[in-house]
Amino acid sequence: MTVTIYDVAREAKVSMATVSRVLNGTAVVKEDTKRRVLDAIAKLGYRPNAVARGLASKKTRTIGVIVPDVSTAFVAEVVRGIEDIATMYDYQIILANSDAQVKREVDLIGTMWEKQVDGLVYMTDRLVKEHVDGFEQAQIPVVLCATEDPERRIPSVNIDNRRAGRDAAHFLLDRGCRRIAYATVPEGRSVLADRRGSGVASCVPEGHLVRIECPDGRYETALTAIQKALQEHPVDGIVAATDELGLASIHAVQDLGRRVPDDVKVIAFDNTRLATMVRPEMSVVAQPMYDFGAVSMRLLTKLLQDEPVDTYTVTLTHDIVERQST
Amino acid sequence: MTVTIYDVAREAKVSMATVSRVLNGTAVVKEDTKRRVLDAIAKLGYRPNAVARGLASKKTRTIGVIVPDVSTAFVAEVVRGIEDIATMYDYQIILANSDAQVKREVDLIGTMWEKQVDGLVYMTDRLVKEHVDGFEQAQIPVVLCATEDPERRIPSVNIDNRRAGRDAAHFLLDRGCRRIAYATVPEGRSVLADRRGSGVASCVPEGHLVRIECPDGRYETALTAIQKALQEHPVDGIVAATDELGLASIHAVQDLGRRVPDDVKVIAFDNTRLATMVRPEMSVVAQPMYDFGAVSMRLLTKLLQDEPVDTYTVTLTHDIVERQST
DNA sequence: CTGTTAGCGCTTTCAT
DNA sequence: ATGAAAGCGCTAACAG
Repeated sequence: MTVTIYDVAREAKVSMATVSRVLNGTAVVKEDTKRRVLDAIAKLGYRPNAVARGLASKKTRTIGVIVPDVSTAFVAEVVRGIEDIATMYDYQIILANSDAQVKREVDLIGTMWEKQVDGLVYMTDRLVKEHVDGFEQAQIPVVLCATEDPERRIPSVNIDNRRAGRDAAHFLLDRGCRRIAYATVPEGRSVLADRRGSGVASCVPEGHLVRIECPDGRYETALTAIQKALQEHPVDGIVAATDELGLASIHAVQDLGRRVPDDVKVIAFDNTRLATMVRPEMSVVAQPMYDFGAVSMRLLTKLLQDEPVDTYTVTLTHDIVERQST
Repeated sequence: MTVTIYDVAREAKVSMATVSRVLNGTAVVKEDTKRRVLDAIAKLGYRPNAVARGLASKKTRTIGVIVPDVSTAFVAEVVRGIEDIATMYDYQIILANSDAQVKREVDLIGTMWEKQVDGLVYMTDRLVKEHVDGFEQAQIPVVLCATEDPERRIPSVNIDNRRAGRDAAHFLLDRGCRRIAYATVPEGRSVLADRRGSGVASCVPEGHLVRIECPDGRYETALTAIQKALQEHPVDGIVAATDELGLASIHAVQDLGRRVPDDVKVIAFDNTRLATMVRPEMSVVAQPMYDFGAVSMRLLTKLLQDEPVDTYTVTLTHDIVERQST
């Protein structure tokens, strides 16, 4: 029924050990016998059973990928980056969504442990002790992706979010904006969004900054939250924590009868495809989403095969792309 | 080092078989011994090794998910649906991107086979013989997701695309449009897009339909393709095969100095978040993206546990959401 | 209700 | 350069 390594061995008139050797290139095999083995494999349509291999070798060539939600443009792009590099190094990925719920995340770490993944690429809004404990207990190499570890114990790939926040604010300030709003999710929800906020705050004069909290970061709810805030606190520049909030900002401004970028300039974070598909096209602090994934995965492969690593905390560069909203 | 079922057995003073029983609920165990086993498990921090389990039981509780590209809004949403239901039934998913390249797809089927996945949720633009051969050779239960099998040999979940195309065209016709364009990808690239096109064509009078082929389905390239086509063939209604093409259509119309929906009405397929985040908000033939994934996965679980299935070819309903672009 | 014993299909010494 | 044999950690008969 299922073809095993024994069947191949018999067909090629060698021992299974030899078949294993040609399969893994784990030792030199005489050219002639190698041919026979390869022929037998082809003839029988043999496929090595990765599960058996994983049990015997204690390596599954599988990486766990835990993210808040793949259906999000940002995350989806990151996952693509992860998967591409994983493929390149002959790893497969097990993908799981956590909705950024600690309970679920801890469960998932346990599941990945049971699945014997070789490593983990981990993405969350807020790294807490439970996560770190989970990683340690499971003894799995982890790379945090677009996720900061305040104590820098765990390898991670990020941009400099505080600096990016400053850059965004300066960008607006340089173009004459005086009163700036930062549209974001509620404090404490996302470490990164908060850090960007601190960057923005650090260069806007006291009293000239208004923080607009959008309940869940979604366009629809953000739209009304921003409109309301704008009526109470008129501003001439908005930094938005995500593209979706940026778009909500633009529309909120327009709905109030004011113009973008003439009356109010808007710059958003991320640079998902959304930013270029709307009118006015949105100026952004572009994040290297694909690279977050790709670099994280690459770092993980290094960790897994003990390659030398120069930084365990890599910082990718962000850059500002000016378009029509500023 | 690693805690095994033997360690638990010793700690609880029972045999490993008993531990296995309480773990899997595969036989009745005396309440008292069960307690001891559970205590031992907790004390040792034992986690069953899913790989060993998979080898012994020939079931991995892992599902392979092959998609063209997760970074796409449509696919990302589908994958979310798949993963949610998989979680619900205690399956994990191995995700892989094929970029709709047959060669890569066939490779992936092989990889999934080696990984011993229990089943496959498969998404592609165009199902060909190589795929079907791959499924058969690997002997893996497959559900096609938002992917049609012309010969209906393989279980699948779809909407009625031809009908949806008709509905879209009628929607425009009913609102007074006379000359209709169908903005889509090149013929043969996507079976679904073609089928929708045939639906549109079936209700627009001969000579009143213009087909606009957008080289790769991306907004940027589509924008110029549509502008060009519109200059040569003025229309008063456009059906777009995806949200992205719909948005390109709207902008192309506007760039030509005409107005949406007054001069030209636009209705697009899909209803990703994009549709509601732009101005004018886009009218759409809404596709149940999440459900494509969820229902596919649910169907697969039925196949895997031999539950009765009433249809192997399930057709989900689409519906038209009228917004500002028509 | 519980224990014993074969495997599952492979990797990996250890010999030869 | 190749073979023999011992596991990897678990499930699943089969006994009792």
